[in-house]
Amino acid sequence: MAKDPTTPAPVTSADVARLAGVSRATVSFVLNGTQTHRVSDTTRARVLDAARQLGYVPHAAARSLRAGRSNLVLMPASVSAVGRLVSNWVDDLHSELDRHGYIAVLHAGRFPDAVTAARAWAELRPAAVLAMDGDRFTPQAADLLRRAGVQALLAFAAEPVKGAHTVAFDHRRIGAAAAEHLIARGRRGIGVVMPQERGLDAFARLRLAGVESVVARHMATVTPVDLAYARQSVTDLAKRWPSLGLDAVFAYNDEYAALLMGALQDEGISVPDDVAVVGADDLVPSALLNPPLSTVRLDLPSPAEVADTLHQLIERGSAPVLHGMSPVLVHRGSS
Amino acid sequence: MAKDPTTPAPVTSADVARLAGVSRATVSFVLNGTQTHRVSDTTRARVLDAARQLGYVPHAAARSLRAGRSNLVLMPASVSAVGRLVSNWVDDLHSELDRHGYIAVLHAGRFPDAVTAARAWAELRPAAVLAMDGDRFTPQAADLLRRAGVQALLAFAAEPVKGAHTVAFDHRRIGAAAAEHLIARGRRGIGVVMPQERGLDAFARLRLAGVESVVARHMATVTPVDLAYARQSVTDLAKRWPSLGLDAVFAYNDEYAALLMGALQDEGISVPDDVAVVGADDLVPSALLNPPLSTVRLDLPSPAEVADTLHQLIERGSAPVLHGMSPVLVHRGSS
DNA sequence: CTCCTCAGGTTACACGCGTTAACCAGCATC
DNA sequence: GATGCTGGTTAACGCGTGTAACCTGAGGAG
Repeated sequence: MAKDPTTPAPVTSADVARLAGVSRATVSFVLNGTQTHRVSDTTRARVLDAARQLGYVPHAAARSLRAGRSNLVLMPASVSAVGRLVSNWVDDLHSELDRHGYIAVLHAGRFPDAVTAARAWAELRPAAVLAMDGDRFTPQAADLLRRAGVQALLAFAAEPVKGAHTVAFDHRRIGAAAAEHLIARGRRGIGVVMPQERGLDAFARLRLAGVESVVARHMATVTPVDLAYARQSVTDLAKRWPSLGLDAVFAYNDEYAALLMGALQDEGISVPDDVAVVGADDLVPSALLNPPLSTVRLDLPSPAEVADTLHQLIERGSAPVLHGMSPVLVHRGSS
Repeated sequence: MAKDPTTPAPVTSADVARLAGVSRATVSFVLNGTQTHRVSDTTRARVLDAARQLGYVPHAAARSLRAGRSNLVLMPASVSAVGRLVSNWVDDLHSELDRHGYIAVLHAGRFPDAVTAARAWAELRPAAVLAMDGDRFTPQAADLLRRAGVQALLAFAAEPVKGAHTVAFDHRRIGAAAAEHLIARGRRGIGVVMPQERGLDAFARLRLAGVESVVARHMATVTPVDLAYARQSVTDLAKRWPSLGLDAVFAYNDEYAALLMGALQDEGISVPDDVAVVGADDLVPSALLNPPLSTVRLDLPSPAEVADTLHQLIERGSAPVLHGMSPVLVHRGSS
């Protein structure tokens, strides 16, 4: 009946049962190692053999449908918004969650608003949703997810997020750390790079706010400058840089900082003499730039801790609060 | 009965039916806009209203269980192995697949071998699996996935992969392009950076092979040099660089190239006088380094094309072959 | 009045799995 | 010989959906 010869009927546990000459239940007992019912060694062997022979793999969806809970952990985040720093962290987190028996998955969909996003995530009925971008959980979005049976919502954010477990992580303190350093170094005209890439705007606004909160206490000015991560955009910015009258810039993160520093130098603008540059994330290549890049190092809570928290949140419904460490400025040649 | 007050019973279509005072089937007809069965405007309105009021979201797993096919597209790849170049591409691909009604998802699990990996992917019963790393599809792995009902296997690889649709993408040609350039520039002792990061080894070996195939036709030597993306590793390498006797290096990609170039310069080694450096991917900051980085630009097939191909593969079981364009060397100051 | 049509709606089943009550054979105990 | 127990197996149900098949009542044609 199959129209497509390349796609034979998928193998189910019933097929295994048939081949082994037992009932489907017995197959389930063997494959899941159920202790409450004992199975003779010979039939166990027959079942295992049949499963291997057919290449049987259980159907995760059917299983969680029956069990009433899934082992999926969803991380909404565009891949490019995940910087180098965080990408290793994310990989490690995936491994940790694996060890706990969860399947971590990253989804990069772009949605018009928080509720449609939440609806899309809810369709997958994950056990947990982990958002690095805390404000994706509006109250309605959180409510929607809860009603869809999502056990745990974990948000990285400065302020506690209603209806979600929050990991304290304040982007404003990053901007503040950079601003304090620049002011201490005698700079007064501080530019702040606002990246135009998708998914970064929320973070950028918070980091800018951090700079502003510090500058407000001193005789200094803040100038946001838009910058897209593209050659054209950065050379344009470098050309009109002298007209901005700035002697310092906090560049959002090390990647933007490296980009901007290169373009400024190509225009004959000296770093740090004409302008001090500070990045964030303390990426590996930053110390090797010329001049070495000053940066704000941030410490995320360890992947193991986060995985544990997520696990407890799913099982018990609550978990102790997690903190990242305070951002620390690493002073190098660029400032 | 619910022990956890924060987790009310998940909303199902039955709840919607109850509230609207109709049968579950009617709910399904309304929510899916089924044309074959008509339903009066008043009841339609009642159903939609009830659904909104309860915040109902369909259960994707149950739906695909019933339908016999899922709309999940799985991309196995560690986040950190996805370079900057590819990360934008991946994001765009996700958006394209969204437009086709698929849910694209990235999984960063690390597995001991291809078959266990395939088993883990198969549990999710995706409609398609897209591997940038072609050799993840061993014949047995491909067979396993097919038997689990995965409709489409798409692999980026140089040679056609058995049991999978292949997008021609030959990492060796990247290495070859770099080597040809370096040799044309008169270099004879060519180092090749082998990154130690997870998920990159397969690509690295192919790029190395590409270099070797070119060098074999000339009076030149190839020296693979291991390099982890870490400060310690790169400074160590830079210190012992003079002892290697190389006058050129192909650095796997622009990120490793930037890292290595910085470390070499810190050791007083001049680029390009003492050593020519070539990267790959033509990332945005590369042209702004000092000196500007020579690189191999690669053109991936457009995300839209790949999404179309995937769609046809799932629907029809076959699709026209896709080609990326040939890699092109961009000559700048570092070589 | 009877028969048919047709819009509007419902019932029942299947998808693949885990679980639980029930059944059965054999063997020891009273 | 009836009763209980133990190891081994099975039929049956439910998870949330989509849909084929069936039902009902009203209106029109004969």
